[in-house]
Amino acid sequence: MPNGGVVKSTRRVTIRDVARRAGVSVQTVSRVLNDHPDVSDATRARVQRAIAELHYQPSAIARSLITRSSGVLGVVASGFQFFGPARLLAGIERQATELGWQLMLRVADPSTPEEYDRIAAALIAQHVEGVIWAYPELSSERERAFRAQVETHAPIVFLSMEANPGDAVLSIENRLGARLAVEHLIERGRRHIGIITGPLNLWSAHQRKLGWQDALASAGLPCTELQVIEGDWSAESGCRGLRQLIEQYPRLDAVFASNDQMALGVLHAAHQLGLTVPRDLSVVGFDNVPESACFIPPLTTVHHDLFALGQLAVREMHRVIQARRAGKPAVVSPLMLRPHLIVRESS
Amino acid sequence: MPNGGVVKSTRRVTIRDVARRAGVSVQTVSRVLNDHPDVSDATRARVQRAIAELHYQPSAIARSLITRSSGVLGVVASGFQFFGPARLLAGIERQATELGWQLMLRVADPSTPEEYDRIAAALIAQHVEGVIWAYPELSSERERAFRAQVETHAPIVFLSMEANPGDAVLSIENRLGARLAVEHLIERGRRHIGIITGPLNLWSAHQRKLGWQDALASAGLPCTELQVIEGDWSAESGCRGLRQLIEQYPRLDAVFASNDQMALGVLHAAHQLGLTVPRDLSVVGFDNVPESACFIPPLTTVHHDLFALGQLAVREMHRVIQARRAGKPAVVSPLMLRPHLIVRESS
DNA sequence: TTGAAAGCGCTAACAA
DNA sequence: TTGTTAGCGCTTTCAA
Repeated sequence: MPNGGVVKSTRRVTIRDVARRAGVSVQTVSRVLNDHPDVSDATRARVQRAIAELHYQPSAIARSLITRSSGVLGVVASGFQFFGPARLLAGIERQATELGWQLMLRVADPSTPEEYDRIAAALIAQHVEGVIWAYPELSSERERAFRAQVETHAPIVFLSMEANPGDAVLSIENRLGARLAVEHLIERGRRHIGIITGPLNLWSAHQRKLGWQDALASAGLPCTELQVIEGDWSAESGCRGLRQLIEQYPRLDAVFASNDQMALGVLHAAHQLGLTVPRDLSVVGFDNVPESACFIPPLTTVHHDLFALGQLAVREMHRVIQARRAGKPAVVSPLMLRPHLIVRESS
Repeated sequence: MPNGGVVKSTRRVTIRDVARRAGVSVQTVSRVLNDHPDVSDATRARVQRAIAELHYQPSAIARSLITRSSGVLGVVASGFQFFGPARLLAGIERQATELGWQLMLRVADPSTPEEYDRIAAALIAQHVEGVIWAYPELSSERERAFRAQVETHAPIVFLSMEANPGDAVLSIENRLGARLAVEHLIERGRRHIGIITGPLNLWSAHQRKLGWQDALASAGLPCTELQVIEGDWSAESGCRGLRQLIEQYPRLDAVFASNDQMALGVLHAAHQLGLTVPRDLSVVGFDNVPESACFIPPLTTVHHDLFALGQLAVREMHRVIQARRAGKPAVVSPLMLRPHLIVRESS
């Protein structure tokens, strides 16, 4: 008989049950569980048999209460319908699992102000030993309050955020990446280069805009707000963005879209407007999502490795926590990963 | 002085510290924390002040040890670089947060066989009260072992999986969705309709192939293995897929791609081969990723709401757990969400 | 090599 | 309305 979801309320098998069954003390079972050397082979075997027979599973919760280490990291992420955040989270998860950490996941919702407090409280309540903050908002009053609340309990690593000197931030050189993209357009002879940015309250979006300015400024090319449209990362906003851009800046001959989705929208709008890419308009994106090689035409874009960044964050966290356990103070080393340009046919 | 990541090892503030400061018993503090009525307003105020002054944060861990309810759900997800899994996880997270559940996240890695055991053990160790299995593999021996191991501790909800009668499965009617897509192509006068499937060891991919067969069979149209290419969900595999399909089945006049990424690859390959979509070749996708409206041409595709499915899963889990706490047996009700067709210009 | 006692931080059950 | 006692499942002393 199938019984999907039928609930049984059996009492949890505890270390005492195992001890009783194996005819030893609770302490001896604990020694076996934790691979302590001072157990005779015979006893160890008996205990292990009892564990198997009873399907005993130790309680991480009870253990963490006494050892004061939960083996859990908190992760505060942002909407992972986008490629970047999803890759970041994947990298975090992979490395965490490899190092034996469990992950407590929260998604930050910028719409509610008290959310920060609630997240902090929840993570502290769960005794997380470290927090990975993967929500790329510009640092704000609220975020500082979050830090203050959490940092007395557990170290924090910030990913892809605005870094104040000394902050524990791991990130991508967004500004450099954008500059590479725009310099490439300039090399190809483009002079009137617009940008469709991400939401400018996000640090990464802001940085990419600065990179665009850097490149134009050092080439002595026009760089006005007429060349700027703020998008929301979506393809649809890229589509709208190009139309507006052409309207307010008709000489446009190239666009830097701050992510690949918006670049897709630009390609689409260009096609609708009868513009041939790259002849009439060059387009460069950012992210190098796997699909961008199959855009029409294949997209020139900036590659960066957020999976690696996520892994790195966990490794840093791990190192800091290990040091703390050994009683040594430790600091997360800030780090910026360098992106690079992938040239395809859209430029 | 910035001190990003500097570690302090202050002892945790406990309920006893609060009690001492407020001049009451530990029990009274507990009552305040849990909103019990039998506390005088004066006492309550004193306790709350002490809590605020000491920045006390209750320990969910200690609490769950005694109450036998952790407030944590386990989630086993698959690679969320794809739109579907990401939306699913987002829906799960949103609803979990709304109902006050914490989420323990694991990503299943099909490459290692013992992985199932390890995941089960880890979740049980963390006292999860329910498990949401969002990894859409065909049900297997291993998965049954996972069930057996977990289900004595906590109910499981399966998402987007093969359902045996009575299983606690919530899903999308993949087969129906695919049939809708292919019937649409037939209505448009297409007779030689190929398919690019997802990895056929995944239930959802298999179902979509069956839906394709259903439509062709009831229309009396050719339906052979020559019309089938197995892809891997990636755009690149869609691109390769179309080339192979045309080679082994030259009369091809339409393609059903089992997700939108692969459909993008098909559009790309068609463009390279000088085929005009939809004149020479009609294309339909599956998923309705936001970008598909900006493909060239905009993609006809099957819409389904995995975000809603994720929310639903948590609500079902919640209901079952609540019932269990009340001592009543409860079962997750199986459910299939109906997808629908979005007609755009690629067909 | 093994076991007994204490206690991590909290709440349930009872008593006052 | 408040406090006392016991104990959730485990590991860390310490003693045998």
